[in-house]
Amino acid sequence: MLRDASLRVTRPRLAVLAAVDAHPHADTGSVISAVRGELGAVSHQAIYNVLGALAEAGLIRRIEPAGSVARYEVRVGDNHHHVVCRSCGAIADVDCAVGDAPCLSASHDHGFVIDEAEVIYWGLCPDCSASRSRSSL
Amino acid sequence: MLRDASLRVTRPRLAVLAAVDAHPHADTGSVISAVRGELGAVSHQAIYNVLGALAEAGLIRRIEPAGSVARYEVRVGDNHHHVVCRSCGAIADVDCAVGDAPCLSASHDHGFVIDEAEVIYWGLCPDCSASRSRSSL
DNA sequence: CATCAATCTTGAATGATTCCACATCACGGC
DNA sequence: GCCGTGATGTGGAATCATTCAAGATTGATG
Repeated sequence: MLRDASLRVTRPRLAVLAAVDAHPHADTGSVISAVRGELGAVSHQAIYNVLGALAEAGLIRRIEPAGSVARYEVRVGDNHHHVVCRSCGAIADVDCAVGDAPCLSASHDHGFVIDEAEVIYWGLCPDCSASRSRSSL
Repeated sequence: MLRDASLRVTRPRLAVLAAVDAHPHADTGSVISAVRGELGAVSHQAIYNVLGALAEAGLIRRIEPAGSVARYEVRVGDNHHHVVCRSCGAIADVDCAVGDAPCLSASHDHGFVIDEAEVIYWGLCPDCSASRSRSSL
């Protein structure tokens, strides 16, 4: 995969790919921890470089829900979206509700050349939802 | 408006409302400048407090496109979305493509209780789009 | 095996946002 | 109209994700 993207195959890169694959929606800090757990000392700068390079190469996808730090996932190219919990920040994948590229046709695009529609659903995850209704009894 | 939200009417709050109304999608820094231009010295903390309070009261809406700082707008309650320019960061409003709450029905919600669907269209604004095609000639 | 550019390391810098403790002001009651 | 009190604003330091910069390593090629 790395070679196909004309990226050198280095230990940090392999470890980052493995970490993101193993922990979907992991933030940068989690990736750093995971990579260090596997390789030992690795500079955070290296992780940032790798995440940036992989994201630019399209091998991973970067998501940044409001109020959260950057998160990464290996599931790319299928235009899926995310549900984010307002309370605990948990994230889950959501397939497109209306076919492959749902809202990709904006009603009035102001002359913009649109190439992607990103959808984030906001709400409460099962756990937080349960504790809310429990505490409101 | 402020009183209806049980918020005290202070000069900073009025100035912030006016600033956000006058500059749609303005970031915090712009709001601070605008408010100071009108009132003189105002602490940045006050602006943050006000923006947070107004957003929580639902008088303004906060948007945070990936790679951008927080931005605010007074247009609330109509579930509209945004187009963001990948090149210059320009933002424009976009009405819902498919009725009032388009993608609000996720195909599989993982048990989440969803209350809002936020859509961000990514692309190039007219200006950046023009300069891109020009430079690629 | 040698070479060179791509990549990693180290450590400092940036910048938006938040925390804290104290001063001040808006608003309901007298 | 004046007061008291709690909500707000002030000033300044602190946090923390992310980025910059310069020099040391290392992967890929011939």
